[in-house]
Amino acid sequence: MSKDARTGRSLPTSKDVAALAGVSQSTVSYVMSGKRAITPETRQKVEEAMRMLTYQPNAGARALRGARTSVIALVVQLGAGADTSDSSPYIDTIVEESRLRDYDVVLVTSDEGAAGLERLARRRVVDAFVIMDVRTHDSRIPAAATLGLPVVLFGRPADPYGLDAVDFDTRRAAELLVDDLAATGHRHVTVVGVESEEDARELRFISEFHDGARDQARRHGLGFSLVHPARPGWAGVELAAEEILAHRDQGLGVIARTPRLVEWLLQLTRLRGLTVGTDLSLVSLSTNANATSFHPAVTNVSPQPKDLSRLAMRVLFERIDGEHSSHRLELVEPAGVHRRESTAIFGGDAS
Amino acid sequence: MSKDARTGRSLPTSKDVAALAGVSQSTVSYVMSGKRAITPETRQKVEEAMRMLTYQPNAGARALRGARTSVIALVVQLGAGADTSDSSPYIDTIVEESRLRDYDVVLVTSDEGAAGLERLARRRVVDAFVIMDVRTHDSRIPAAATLGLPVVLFGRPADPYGLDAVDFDTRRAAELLVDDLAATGHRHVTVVGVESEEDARELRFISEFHDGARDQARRHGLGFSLVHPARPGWAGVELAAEEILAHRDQGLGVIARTPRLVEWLLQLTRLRGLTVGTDLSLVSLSTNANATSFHPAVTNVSPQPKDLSRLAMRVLFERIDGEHSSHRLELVEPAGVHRRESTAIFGGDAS
DNA sequence: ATGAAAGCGCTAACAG
DNA sequence: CTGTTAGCGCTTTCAT
Repeated sequence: MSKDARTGRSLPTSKDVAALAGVSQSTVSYVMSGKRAITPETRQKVEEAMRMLTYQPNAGARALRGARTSVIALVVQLGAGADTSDSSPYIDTIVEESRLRDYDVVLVTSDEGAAGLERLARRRVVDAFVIMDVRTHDSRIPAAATLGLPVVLFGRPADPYGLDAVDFDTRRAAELLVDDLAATGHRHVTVVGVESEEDARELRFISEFHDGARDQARRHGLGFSLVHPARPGWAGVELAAEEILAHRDQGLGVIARTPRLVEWLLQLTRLRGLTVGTDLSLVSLSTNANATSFHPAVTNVSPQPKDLSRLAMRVLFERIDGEHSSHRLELVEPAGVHRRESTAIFGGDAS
Repeated sequence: MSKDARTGRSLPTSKDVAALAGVSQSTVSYVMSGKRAITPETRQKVEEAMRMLTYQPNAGARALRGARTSVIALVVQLGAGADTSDSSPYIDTIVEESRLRDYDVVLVTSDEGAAGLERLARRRVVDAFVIMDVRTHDSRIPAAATLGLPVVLFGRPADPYGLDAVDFDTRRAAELLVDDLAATGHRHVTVVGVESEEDARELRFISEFHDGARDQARRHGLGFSLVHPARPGWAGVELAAEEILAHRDQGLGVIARTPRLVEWLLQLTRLRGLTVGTDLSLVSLSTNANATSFHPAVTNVSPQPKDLSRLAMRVLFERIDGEHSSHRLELVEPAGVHRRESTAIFGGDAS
């Protein structure tokens, strides 16, 4: 057995298993991989030996010899600059789905940039990449495309360089929210945008959300405003208060794209003495859990983080398993609007 | 050069570098490790060759041959069940500090449990473990202790089994918050606890926070209540409203341990027509960024996620580098109270 | 100051 | 159906 470098303790190898089971090392390997027929008896003996020794195959040796490392890289923006929506349900699901296929996940923070991707690929640390927070013009995309490894993008770059991408259909989500406001008799829709002009351009799920709302409001013949706060956080919402609430006497529905924004808008309306769900409506793109944690509970379309991550991993593992095809873009469609207390009924049919 | 399994493209090896530089493979290795003297000229040639080929050493081969994998495991609770405070600044810093030492980080979700740790250790995927969300009685601790690898815990188990641990001194944080309430003339302190009786017992940073506040209130001769909501989320706060606001006419200071709770308490006071910062105070354990995103800005002690993570990694890498010592417990001390608009002055000295 | 060679633990031909 | 063998790419003696 090999000596553990630090502790002097030793970990069993497949050779040890073979010796204990009275078979050759290759038989042990084939028992694990299932790549050739093994008589039940030998299989039994080998599996018993493995259990006795609590054997686990050395990952480095496998990676060196075999074709895969069984590790994928997850590139994500954790610190500052991340869009407000919480990335942990996405990450959680990505890890979960990876483990189902016996893959581990290494975490790469976005600020390592393209160099980080190259390092991981060239050192053969990973077999594939999941890149989150993809921007319309993102220098990591061309870099990732030259690595020759499977990649899946969360988001839609202007040029995907042939890489697979998944995204949530925020345009459709916005349409559904506007439809529901129209159905409940609202006459004006106001979307609260983002303080960063750059984000609004560079993050497709943001621009599509805005465009979807605008177009759908037009189709329904509703008034429409898109208000971009001039500053981040609560301060920006406060400064933009007049604009946001401008049409409050005309059957106003305010659309918030993130849970943070919902909080601030609830705060704002309370300060102004307005009652959400009566005087005006507040609807949002947020998970059901988030939507119901507010007071009042806020009408929402869920971005379905779990579904999106599952889809991404399905696409990625199909590539890893060698399925050949050209660039795919798969969108998760919203499941529907959950109408809650925050929606006022302005005399329209309340279907 | 070895052929890339998927693409047929090949990655350069140290042998290729050696050939191009006109030296032996071992010289290339020694140039990288610096473990023996090399003449400037050979070093130049080798480094030039590496650059030409954009050579990067194969991680699997290194791990197989050498003593370390250069990967650490980060065990964290991402999905449900996580305490409300956002773990991303911690994770971000852990990754950052690891990269500084040329280590990568694999993510393990807590629900893989002790088995996940064993797998990673026995397969030699990782050299060490960072375990977050450690509970007082946590089955992963004894399991981790038998792995024979360096481990650092975020949190304080009843029995650390000799493993190193770090934590933020929430007791001291609570004391500072109470001190500041006392200094501003408050007569009663109410801490809003957690809905889960189990969390209050099993998470030391919660129980210590509560105990610290209670003890310090006693020392200052202030009234004290610890209110445990009966339900999670806003609903729990709403149900406990009367208890929380019971002493509102006696110079009440409410202490919230998390940003979520701050939101809900601001919501509650607004609904009751109370003005935070005038009628009563609201103070919190939350980052400065969070504290100032509220309206009004909320007095806070920061849990210093970055400092705690840095400390943890310093402790861990000292172990990895073979430093020998017995169990260490290192606490990050709060930097002080940031008094903000949410603190009312009740005639005491407003130092 | 440098090279030659052995071998880490595994998988996949190639034999039987 | 199973065993023997040759490396994967690197680090590290052991020589010089």
